[in-house]
Amino acid sequence: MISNRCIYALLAMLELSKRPHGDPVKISEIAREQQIPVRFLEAILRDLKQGGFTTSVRGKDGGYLLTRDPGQIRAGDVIQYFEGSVLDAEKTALGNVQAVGRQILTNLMGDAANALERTWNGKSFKDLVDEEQELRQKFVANYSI
Amino acid sequence: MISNRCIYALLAMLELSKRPHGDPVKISEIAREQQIPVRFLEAILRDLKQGGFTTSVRGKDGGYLLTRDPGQIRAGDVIQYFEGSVLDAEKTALGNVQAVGRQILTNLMGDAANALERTWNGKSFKDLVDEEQELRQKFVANYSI
DNA sequence: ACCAATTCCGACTACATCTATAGGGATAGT
DNA sequence: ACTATCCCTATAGATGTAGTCGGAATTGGT
Repeated sequence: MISNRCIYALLAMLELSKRPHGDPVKISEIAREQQIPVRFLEAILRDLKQGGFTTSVRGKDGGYLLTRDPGQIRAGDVIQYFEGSVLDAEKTALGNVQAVGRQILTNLMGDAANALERTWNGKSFKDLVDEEQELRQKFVANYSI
Repeated sequence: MISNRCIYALLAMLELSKRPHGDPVKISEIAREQQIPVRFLEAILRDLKQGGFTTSVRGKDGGYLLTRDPGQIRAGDVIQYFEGSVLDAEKTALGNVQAVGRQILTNLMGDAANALERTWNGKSFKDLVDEEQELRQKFVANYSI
């Protein structure tokens, strides 16, 4: 499973990606926009900072900003940071014993992990913002018919 | 993450798949062969039975058997049964609120889930047993040079 | 110098899940 | 009856997750 913490992190990154680059965004603003518990988001944004995804400005008119262009941050980077290597065989019973029988399952998990990473490394936050824009337009189109 | 329970279930299925079809295998035997705690395995094999993957014979000379041919059971079937829909967006914060912004992430998770299922639905237990056989031969070949 | 807005820090509670075990019951072959 | 085996329920302990709390540090405005 993927933790809420990570989901919220992705939503926060998405929100930051929509904003003009270089303009600090307040925690409370992100929380309101993305409907995330403020106090929780506070901790998460600090994690994102720790991970090098964001920087922050303290004091009045402070807030958070991306360190890189949304086109150069992949969803997978954030997920990897928050969840570590999902499906890592080493973290399961497969890691303890080495036997040919277990190697097979370790390989299977490896294949699955690769498939995952290929999926979400293929999307930058710019891609996601663009998709959202498209979707929003489709929605409006349907609604106004 | 994938639980040990599920890993053990896969190993047990793998062990059963190696045996001649129709011949009950004792819990203790599977446990020894695959190095799984017996009491834990006991519960897991019952789960597998509940899931329709195995049947059992009670009493002396009893044990567990597969209900279907190894070629017709996919790794994904077992994983699905034990873990439910991995990466199901509904089980996260994405499920609670419907907003266009969240739809994007829901889609991303959906893509990832599909990639996963494609991977481990592509392998039957027969495939896995065959792979193990191959690997074992390679190992012997290397070792005897 | 003060105040208000904001990020930062560490601890903390409540809750759920997972691993693994334990004790004893039911069943079947001999 | 005896023994080997599966079957059922409960449970202890460890771990992880979600989300909160109180207050400290920083910055800008007046």
